[in-house]
Amino acid sequence: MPSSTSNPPAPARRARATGRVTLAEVAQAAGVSPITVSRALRGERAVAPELCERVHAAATALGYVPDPAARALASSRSSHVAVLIPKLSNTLFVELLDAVQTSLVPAGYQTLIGVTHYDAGEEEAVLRSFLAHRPAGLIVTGRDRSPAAAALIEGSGVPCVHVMEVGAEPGGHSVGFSQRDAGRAITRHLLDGDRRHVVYVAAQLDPRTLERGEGYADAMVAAGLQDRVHKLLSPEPSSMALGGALLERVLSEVPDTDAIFFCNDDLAQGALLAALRLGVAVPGRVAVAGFNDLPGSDQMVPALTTVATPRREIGEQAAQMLMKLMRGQPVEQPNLDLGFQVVRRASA
Amino acid sequence: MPSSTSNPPAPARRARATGRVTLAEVAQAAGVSPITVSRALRGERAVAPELCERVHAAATALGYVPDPAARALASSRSSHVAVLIPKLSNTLFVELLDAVQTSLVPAGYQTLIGVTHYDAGEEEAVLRSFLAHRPAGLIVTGRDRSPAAAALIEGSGVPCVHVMEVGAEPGGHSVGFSQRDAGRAITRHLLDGDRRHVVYVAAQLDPRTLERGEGYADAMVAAGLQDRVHKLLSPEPSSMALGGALLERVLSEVPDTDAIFFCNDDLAQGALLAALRLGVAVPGRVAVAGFNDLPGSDQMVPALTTVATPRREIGEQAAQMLMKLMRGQPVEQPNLDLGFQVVRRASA
DNA sequence: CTGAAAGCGCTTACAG
DNA sequence: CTGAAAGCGCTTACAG
Repeated sequence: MPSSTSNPPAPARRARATGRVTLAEVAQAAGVSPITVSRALRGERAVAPELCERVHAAATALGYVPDPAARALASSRSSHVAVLIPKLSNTLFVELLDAVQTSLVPAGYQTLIGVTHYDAGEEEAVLRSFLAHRPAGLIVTGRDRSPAAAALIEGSGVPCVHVMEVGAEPGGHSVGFSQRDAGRAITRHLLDGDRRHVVYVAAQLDPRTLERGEGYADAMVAAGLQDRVHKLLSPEPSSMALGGALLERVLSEVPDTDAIFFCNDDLAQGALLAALRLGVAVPGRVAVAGFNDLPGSDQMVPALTTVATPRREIGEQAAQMLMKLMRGQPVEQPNLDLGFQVVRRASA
Repeated sequence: MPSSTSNPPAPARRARATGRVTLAEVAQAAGVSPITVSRALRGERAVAPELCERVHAAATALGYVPDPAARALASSRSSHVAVLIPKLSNTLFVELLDAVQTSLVPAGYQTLIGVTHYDAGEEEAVLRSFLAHRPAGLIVTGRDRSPAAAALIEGSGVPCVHVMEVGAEPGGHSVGFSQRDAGRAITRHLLDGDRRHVVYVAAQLDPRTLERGEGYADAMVAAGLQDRVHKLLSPEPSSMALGGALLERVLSEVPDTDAIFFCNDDLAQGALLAALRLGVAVPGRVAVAGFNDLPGSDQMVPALTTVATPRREIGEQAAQMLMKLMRGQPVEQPNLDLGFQVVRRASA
């Protein structure tokens, strides 16, 4: 029974100590006040170098670890950064997440993952629950969301960076690349290879997929092929098996097709394997191009021509930008375009 | 200068309100004390049905959302569950994570992801930082870790479930399957197909990979082929490209090889594609088997024979078990073996 | 079954 | 540059 004063028969106090070393103990050991410890450890405001040293020494000696919950409660801001992605089954988003995490964790932030399943309602629910945790920052996929979700973000006042697309939304922050330009570029590559009957095949019709389709149409029109614009859009989730099925469908429904631009590499990989099974020569009979340059695309037979997208760099840069926002530092380039790269391999 | 008594001309109070609806406001609205609200909302201890209803009505009307930070501070237990996995680049772990998350989020828990990169030091560091967040629970991959890491878990008193392997460690909790039995089963399948020169090829030599190798050796010995036990172990990270390279190496170094058991489907998929490029007939010249049944294995040419592992069920069951532990409920089966399935396809 | 008091471990807002 | 006081929003531990 610890006593708060030094009177001998101290009354029994309600003990609720958690056993962890507290700021107060560090302060006592260093011979300063708790606030000074708080400031010295956070490196905030000027603290006399000498005191600063003493505090750090005491903290290290005692093995002090700040309590995130206490911090969050007192400052009304946690060390969490919530990251919203559509799906964990798409390698693209996992790599993005990995990059964000790798950048944020060493800086003392914890990543909270929210999976929205491409669903506006789920996104709202996830956002609502995350916002209750008073995150220090937010990273969300894309610019397109329900008004309610947008209002939640806006109203929370939590710094937010949008990833995967670029767009100069006033006051907004984003890191990505132009999906439309990328769709145009890979289509142009197919046209440059003297293909004329190019079909765009897409699944999981999110806004980015549709933008790539716009780019495809741009390129077709620019080549005078406006009459040949042909999009096969499937709302199903993307998969290799679906890619194979869609290849078959295109070849039977539009037999004169001589090139296909798949909106994602998993579809394209599936198409390549189906072509192998069916004896369809690629690129002889039909050229195939994908998007994203996912793992395995370089191993396909033939190797898949695709667009390499910088999701790791996007994750890193978004994390850097967000850290500046969270610290109240200025961001010189609020809409960062990281570009893309057409990767010419054997399939197209 | 705030007054602690009720003297009329109240001095301006230091405002630090965060704008959120608090428990106290709900209590006032419902005409009960804050503790009653707390109890009614958590469903803990008996609260008169009538009061309970009034509280819920008031909470809903005001749009009350409990503050996780305040909760964590007061109860010294957060709503976080930390999940430690080796790598995000392995689909296996992402699916595990997805399943855990899907089970835990609806119950009000937040998942914190820790990536250890198969490194004991990183695991310790991640554990240390997570434990500071006072997680309600822990899910870790495998049973094998540094004594320091094990001590951190043990000493924290945080409920912990080990996944992917099974083993009756006294007092421990686990959900998984026998990696060794699975390795034995797929090898036996190859032997049943009249293969005799079966080689085990592995990369990213974690404990589970090595156990599969033990199972392989078991089966070889049981078939009287102890002289033919041949393992090619590469410490490199697993990838499709590596699988192709290892296939070439095996065929040139051990030309009489008639079957290969790859420790993971990504290696096996890469090997299958390399075989296609090299003109090596599968299964004619060499049979190929993988492990895990990852996405795409069923699409390969030929389709990959492999072992389907129940990582989603493992994730779900681990989450269920952990929730029981976190609530102090009894767990009837502390070491859950979910088994595996040999999937016979065309490659072996 | 209900509540008044204290406290979790920090930081904010003032003051000097 | 440093600190005493108050408070963030909950829950624990007692008491009735």
